[in-house]
Amino acid sequence: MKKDTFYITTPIYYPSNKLHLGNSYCTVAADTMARYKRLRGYDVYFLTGTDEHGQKLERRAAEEGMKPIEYIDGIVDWIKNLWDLMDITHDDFIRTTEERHETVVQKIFTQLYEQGDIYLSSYEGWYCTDCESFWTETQLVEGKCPDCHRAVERTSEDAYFFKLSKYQDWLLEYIKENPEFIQPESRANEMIKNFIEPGLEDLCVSRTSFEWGVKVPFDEKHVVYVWIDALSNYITALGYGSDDDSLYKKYWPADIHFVGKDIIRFHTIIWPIMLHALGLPQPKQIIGHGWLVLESGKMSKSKGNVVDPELLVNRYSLDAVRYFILREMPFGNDFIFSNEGMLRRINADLANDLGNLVHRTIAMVKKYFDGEIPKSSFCGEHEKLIEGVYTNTLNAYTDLMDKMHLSQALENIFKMVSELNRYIDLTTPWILAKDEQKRDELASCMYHLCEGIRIVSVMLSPFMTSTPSKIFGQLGIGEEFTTWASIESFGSGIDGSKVAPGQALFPRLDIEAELEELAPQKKARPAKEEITIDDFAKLDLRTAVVTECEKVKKSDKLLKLQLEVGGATRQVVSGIAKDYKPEEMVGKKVILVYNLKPVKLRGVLSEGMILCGEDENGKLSLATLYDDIGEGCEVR
RNA sequence: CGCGGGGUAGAGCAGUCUGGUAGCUCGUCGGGCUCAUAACCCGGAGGUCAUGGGUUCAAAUCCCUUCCCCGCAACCA
Repeated sequence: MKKDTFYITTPIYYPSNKLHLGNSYCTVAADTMARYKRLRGYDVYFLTGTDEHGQKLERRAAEEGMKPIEYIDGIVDWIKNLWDLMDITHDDFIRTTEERHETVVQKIFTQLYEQGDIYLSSYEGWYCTDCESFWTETQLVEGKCPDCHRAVERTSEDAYFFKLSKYQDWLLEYIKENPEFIQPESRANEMIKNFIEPGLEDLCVSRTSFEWGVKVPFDEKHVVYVWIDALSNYITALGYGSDDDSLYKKYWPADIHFVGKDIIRFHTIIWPIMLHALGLPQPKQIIGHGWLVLESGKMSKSKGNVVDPELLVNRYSLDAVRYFILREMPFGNDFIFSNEGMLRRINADLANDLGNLVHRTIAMVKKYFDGEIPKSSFCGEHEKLIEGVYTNTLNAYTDLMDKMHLSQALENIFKMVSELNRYIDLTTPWILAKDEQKRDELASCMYHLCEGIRIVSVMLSPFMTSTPSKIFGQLGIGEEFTTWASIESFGSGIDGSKVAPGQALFPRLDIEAELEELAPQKKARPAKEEITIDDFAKLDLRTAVVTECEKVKKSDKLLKLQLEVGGATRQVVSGIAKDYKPEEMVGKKVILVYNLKPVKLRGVLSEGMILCGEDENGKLSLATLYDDIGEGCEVR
């Protein structure tokens, strides 16, 4: 019998930096879904990979004095190791620099061009000859170069465009007719309201300003610009357009593209239109997940507030980390990560509820039945209750997993764990054990506990990669009791199995102590390039006092300051409005960079810069001198 | 008036579409139990559901006002 297929993808990550826990979430969630579908008997194909082109990588590599591919190879190896560490079971890892991808991207591009969906036009903009840079209309300040404030000229760069506009009516209708297509639903509304209904603009799909990319085959000056290149990975990885497209035929259309909310726009507008233009079927569903953010804001390398997944996995075990992020991330929304939240969750759910349940059950089977799971036909009200809980949990689990509501599925599993713990208190086996008459009741209790734990473990197996098998080992049951079929009814017949008490599955953590261990994660930032005293001497720093201060209009960060600098006055625009009010600035003694090239910010002239310290959360503190020595003094 | 998300117990959230006793987890307090990883079980305290107004027999939920937070955009010399 031919199995149903299930094709799921993650985004392809941009290897300009190492990945953080937020990226890991996305891949772990997709992995969980892939494991679940395999458990359910599907023929699963799970794809992940890296998006390796573009100017940013070209530049980064150059900064490191490397060829792009050398630089990228290093990061990609690191990413692959991370996925190994996280036990990711992808079937393929596509890199957009691979030939199998590049040649097909060229074919796709050519086809779209030949059928008239891609056309050559020009990318209009403003060019500043002094700065040698392009600016868009909105970047200009009072119609002039935002950098040097000189006049700019209208110029254009040749570029190919993809006719999104031609297909917008089709797309709008398609999205409306397929409410499952974009999940969560709110995202579909957002896309329609913000982008499709106002009208799609044709998309610039080539660049001539850099080289690191797939060459446009019929016009080698051009490089394919991000979207046609990156999005295609979902089909090029399956061999679409190649000599062997058997995987494509088998698995396309994808069942789920699992992506972050930041790129859902591209996956629900550009990608469907591309496929439609190519005459290919649409993916069944695109799910946009939220971000894992920190109290201090979005996780980002530049803020230095990333959470390192390796550190957490090594310290608390992979299953604990997988469980935590999958349990806490709500479907489609952001989730605020904190170390304390994680530690509490691990203790409460994994150590106390699940780990301890397994431990106490195994211990009782050992003690009361010499380690052999007993058989019993006794079925009292508590047993009926447990069997009812089982039925409800399995139904809820199946329903939620099919919708990829992973967090809620886990919630239901752990409700069942709780019920099993409660069942022990209701039946009080330690009292039953004292009464030889109640032997059968005690046996039934042990059996229901072991069977319940077994079922919980099978349901957990997509989420956790080693704990379920540890539990199966402790229960001493064979593989036939770890399948989906084996949990489709309660009472699989695991009696007679010999339990094997083992280590605590999740040792209880000392939260206070762990928080202290995790806290000094803060690393000293690497030093910038060394300078000489002569370099430093180029700076002209002077003391100054603020005489007037007001907010810059239509800006929420900028203040306009008038400074008295000992005989001279200066106007400075500074991005400190979040931390300092205009009125409190007047009279403040500050340190001014006196010889900084003037610029206009938000159209207001700024002739210098005042010094501030900034903490990791972006909070600013003005630099000032310890004693008052008047204005205009040199600072060094 | 740039776009969007959000303000519900000490913390984190569900409930809002489809009005009808305000719920979950953690923490906290009290009790129980002893099979167990100071764990497990039961119970209590704690919320004018941001604000003001409107619709309704009835509003956390529907409509409007205001305030605040967080992303994006603009921007931080």
